[in-house]
Amino acid sequence: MSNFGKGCHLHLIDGSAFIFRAYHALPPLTRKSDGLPIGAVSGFCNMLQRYVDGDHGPDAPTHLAVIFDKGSHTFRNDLYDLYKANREAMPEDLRPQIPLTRQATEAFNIPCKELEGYEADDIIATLAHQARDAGGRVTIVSSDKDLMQLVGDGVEMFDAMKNKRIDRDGVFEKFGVFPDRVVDVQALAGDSVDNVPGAPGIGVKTAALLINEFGSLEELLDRAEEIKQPKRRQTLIDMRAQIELSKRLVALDANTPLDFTLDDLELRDPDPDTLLGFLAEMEFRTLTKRIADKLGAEAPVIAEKASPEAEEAPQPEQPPFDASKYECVRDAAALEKWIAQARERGWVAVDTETTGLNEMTADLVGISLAVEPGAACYIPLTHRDGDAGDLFGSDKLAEGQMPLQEALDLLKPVLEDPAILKIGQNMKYDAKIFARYGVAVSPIDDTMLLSYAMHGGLHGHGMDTLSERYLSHTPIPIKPLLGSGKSAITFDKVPIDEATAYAAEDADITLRLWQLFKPQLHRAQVTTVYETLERPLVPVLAEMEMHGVKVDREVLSRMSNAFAQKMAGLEAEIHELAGETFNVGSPAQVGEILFDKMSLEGGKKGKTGKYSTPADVLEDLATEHELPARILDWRQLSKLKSTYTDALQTHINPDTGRVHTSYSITGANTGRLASTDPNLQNIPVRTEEGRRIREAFVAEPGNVLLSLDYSQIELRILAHIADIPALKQAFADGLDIHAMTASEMFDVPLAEMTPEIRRRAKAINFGVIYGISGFGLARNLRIPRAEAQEFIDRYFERFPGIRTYMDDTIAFAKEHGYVQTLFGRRIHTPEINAKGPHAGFARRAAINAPIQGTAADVIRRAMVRMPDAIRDLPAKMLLQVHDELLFEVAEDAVEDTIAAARDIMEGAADPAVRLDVRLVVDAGRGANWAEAH
DNA sequence: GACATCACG
DNA sequence: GACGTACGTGATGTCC
Repeated sequence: MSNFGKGCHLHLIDGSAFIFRAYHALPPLTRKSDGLPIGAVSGFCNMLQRYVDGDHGPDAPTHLAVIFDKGSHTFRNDLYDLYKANREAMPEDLRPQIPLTRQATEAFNIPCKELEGYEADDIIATLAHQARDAGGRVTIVSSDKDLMQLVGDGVEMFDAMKNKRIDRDGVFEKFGVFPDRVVDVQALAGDSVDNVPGAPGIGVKTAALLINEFGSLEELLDRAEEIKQPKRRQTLIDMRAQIELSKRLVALDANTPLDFTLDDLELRDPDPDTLLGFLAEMEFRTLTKRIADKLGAEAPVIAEKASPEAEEAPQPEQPPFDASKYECVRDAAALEKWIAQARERGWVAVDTETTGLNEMTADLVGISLAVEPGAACYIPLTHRDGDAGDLFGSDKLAEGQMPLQEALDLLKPVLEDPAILKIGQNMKYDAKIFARYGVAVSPIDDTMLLSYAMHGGLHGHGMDTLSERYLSHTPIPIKPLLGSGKSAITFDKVPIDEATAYAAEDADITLRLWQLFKPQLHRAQVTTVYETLERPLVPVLAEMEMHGVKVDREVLSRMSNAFAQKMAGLEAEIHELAGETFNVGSPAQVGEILFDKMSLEGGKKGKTGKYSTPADVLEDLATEHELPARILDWRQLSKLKSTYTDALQTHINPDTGRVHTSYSITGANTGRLASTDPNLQNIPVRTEEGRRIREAFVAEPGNVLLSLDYSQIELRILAHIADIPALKQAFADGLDIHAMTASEMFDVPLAEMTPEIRRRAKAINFGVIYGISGFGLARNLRIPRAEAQEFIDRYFERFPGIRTYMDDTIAFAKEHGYVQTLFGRRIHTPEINAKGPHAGFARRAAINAPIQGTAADVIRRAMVRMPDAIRDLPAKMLLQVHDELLFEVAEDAVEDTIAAARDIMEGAADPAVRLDVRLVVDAGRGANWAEAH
């Protein structure tokens, strides 16, 4: 027998709406004692408290509940697998706060309701119907338009943001129809936020017009032939199924199976101890006091200082590593159990095993998963029987493996599920492998990137390093499994039991590292860096790398031959001049010829006791002697041939005809990317002969290469960071910055500037960025040290902000052990307090890192935003070379692409950082990279 | 595998 | 007063 009836007023709070509003309305607060993010929880509690204690007049609640979503998979996903598929992953600092909002609700003694497989909206619909049918009234606290279909007959909504009630007329204002036809309008108009398709080209306005004309969606679809506009008529006829599906998606289910009744939701007072205990635990000082006053209870004491125990976040007991506990998954039933575990938790560590290190050519051999420390498995897929001596048997799949496709079909929904976080170590690798098998892994977390964000500059971020350092565990080495040299085998030949121990352990380690690192991200104050500069770069780089750049083998091959001929001629000449034959490629032999045999000056021996013969030494000798000049010529050609025209050809992928570099996100301490296999960030450009190698980098027919590069980005950033008015003004006026510096330093009017004076100023400008020293500048400019020092002194005199910046930066590094970029990236400087020459290196690196690092952050931000900006253009981003982005674009879209990409690049710092100096991007285009640059 | 050298920003 | 010194990378060839 229910007590709920006439005179009762049920208030239903949409919990998710409260959480998101609280999250976005407040800065990212953290709990003082341990850095736990609690901003959203704080806002949520405040909103809840204000709502409960607020004056609702005649609409005061007699019954109250907060309704939450549960799980990501609902019956709507079964209807339409793309439902809510484009929803962005939950911000990482919000995720841990979700369970806390449930706890908060319970602490307030408010019923907290959720139901697996249903959205909060369905529960709200069910309760609203029940309450209305019982003769009571209902207030739904939300402004979500999806709930508007419920309004009417005593059911109203309340927009807590605008403090406004929404009734039937309010719904009509929004939709142009009354609540009973809202789903019809939504079915037609669709919803981009939830990915409800609707009818293309029809929005809310048109939809309302049609529904009002025909009376209902069903009527409209049945009589679609009568519509006058031909395009609209055709859409409705063609898209009927999609529209009907959309209606099923937007219609709320008012018959959810609830295990409680309206009576359970009766308003009740909170228990002071429970509520105050929770608030104190969250360390909400103001709110705790306010509520304690209201309840007439004493506010519990909240420690002011972070407790030392809390600083050293106690790690829960970890099971030891035990390879025998890892499961080898050999059939679908076993795999499904692991998948269920991943779904239950909302996360899973993933690692792939393949036949090689090149993601473009390596084949998938197996997959390992981990869900908890110690709970890991390996799924062998394409291991081969490696029976020695049996040439035919070696290609046969080993027994006891599930079919590759079956495993992928089972895993794909998990790997692509926006509600399940996929954790990996260097996920770009695994994501690229999976991409080749049609699986788009998302969302991801990456322990390598977590470490980079938190420990950049302290140590490497490979799994072995991290495992040893943070888990005190040495991973099973791969070497004994694969062997080395000629007898090395690929992973598919490794026996499955050995592979299981190795592979599952990798996933286990990754999961443990993630559980250790993830909560520390906030305490290290690098969450934003990780979330905006590291993690989102993974899919962007993966796409660039997979797309590759077209390289014309013919061009390289011709150049190789030409170089070989020239080198042969030079070599003969060199031997002639030396009076003997020797290996020109051996610096040791060159040194002996020059400094012993010919007794030339300037022979310095390195630590190996051999002469050093770098280019600058040979250049000095070359003014007087023929031999060193020819050796330099030979070396240049040798470099170009071996590193570029020869090696580059071997990197052309036979399937794509393109070269696919790999970018290392964590390779450089400053935040720069590094390019390997091959390195496409050091293709020659400074000499004419070298630059011609860029002619081999070409666009597909009908396309051009487009290069956009930041002009003087590091000097602009220096002007901003060190706050140099003269430099800022020069950039604002669009002056030649080196000429301006020269004019300022040497008192030469711009009109009388000579190339030599400008060259010196340029060297000083760069020297400043590198942590200038008199010695270094002297060597660079080939001038006496005293003179170089004079220049530097004058520079500091004219631009005193530079000195201050350098001193402040070093002081900061000494105090904190790191320096940071304008975007908050931290670069640790462990050697800064060292004694001896180490300290000098560390000081200069510390001065350089914020400048180089900020520039690196800027282009990272541009790259992360670029795919969206050029989405609708026939353009692809191919390469990044520190301050340059290279695109391949259809000829007729060049101007549009320049406009869009330049916009992103020049505005890349905004809105996180307001630079005093604007960023300028130059553009070039051509049939090849030489022309475009 | 260390070292020297040199390609780039 | 001496010590050493421009910042950040990766690939190649020699030599042990």
